[in-house]
Amino acid sequence: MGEEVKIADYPGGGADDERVSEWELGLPSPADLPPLSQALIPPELASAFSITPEPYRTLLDVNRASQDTISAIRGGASQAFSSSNFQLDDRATVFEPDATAFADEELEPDRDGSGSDSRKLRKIDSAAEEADSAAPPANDDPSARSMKRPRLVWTPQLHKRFVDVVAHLGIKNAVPKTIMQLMNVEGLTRENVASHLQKYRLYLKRMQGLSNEGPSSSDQLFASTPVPQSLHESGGGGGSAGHSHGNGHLPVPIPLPYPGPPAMMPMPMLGMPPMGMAVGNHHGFNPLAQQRDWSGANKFGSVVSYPQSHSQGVTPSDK
DNA sequence: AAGGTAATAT
DNA sequence: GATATTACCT
Repeated sequence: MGEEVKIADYPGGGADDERVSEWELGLPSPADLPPLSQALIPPELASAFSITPEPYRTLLDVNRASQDTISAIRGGASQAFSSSNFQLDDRATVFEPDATAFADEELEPDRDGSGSDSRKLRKIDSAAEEADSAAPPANDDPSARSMKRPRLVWTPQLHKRFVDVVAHLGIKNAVPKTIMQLMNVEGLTRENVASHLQKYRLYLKRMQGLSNEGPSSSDQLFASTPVPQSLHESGGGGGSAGHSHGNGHLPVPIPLPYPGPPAMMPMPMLGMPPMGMAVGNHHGFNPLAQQRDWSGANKFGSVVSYPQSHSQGVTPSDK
């Protein structure tokens, strides 16, 4: 029963080495900030406008949001995307949730003390996150409700993130829910992760059997991700605590830091001619916008045309 | 409710 | 046929 959510230190939280003092110049001091648990809108006002009070943000939420913000700041560069997917069947529209980072991203908490001298462009990520705890009683957005969500496409980036999280969690704690939370990919459901996890496990099993053979010709996705060797076991969340690995892996919680040293990883996709699937989805950093729609109109060229009104003001004001 | 696995759908 | 979703059971 000792399930306890621990918060690992993240840049700006516990360790000051990553702190950039310049950024804090114009910012209000912590004392000036209202408590997180304090509602910004008075109850009366909220009820008057039928605004459903958002559940309290936990420290974990803040943590995740911070990470996103940081990652967003570090690379404010955007990228050009070409979307070319259109599978307007009955219920299948390819799309992609947002995964942070684009090219390189290696979770290596412990590394040689080499100064990070080069920076790579990173993608922008959003910060707002849903923190639903209780089921919506009777008041829910009638617009984006009960719609079949499009088929999730596990891009290499997404998968990478998945693998990283799983690796850092340890095979024991790598359960769908936790993975989902740590991945911090908006729109990603537990089911999505569970499904992928299922496949991933099968893949690992298959690989162990043939420890001498390279990745099968199939499994393009899995093959692209070097299976971390940290997939063994690691107690922690369950009960016993306190094993320090001399390794560079974090014991229990996963901060998913963004590394400085760019690790160029070769991505041999030989024998794969122009694959016309350039996926990439991003929306500008807009903390105010409530995203939760991603159901009807996509940000892609392909849109699931619904005869109904596509309300919900999620402005995909991409730029 | 959440995890795991098998079946089913695309 | 691969890959993701859904159903089912635990």
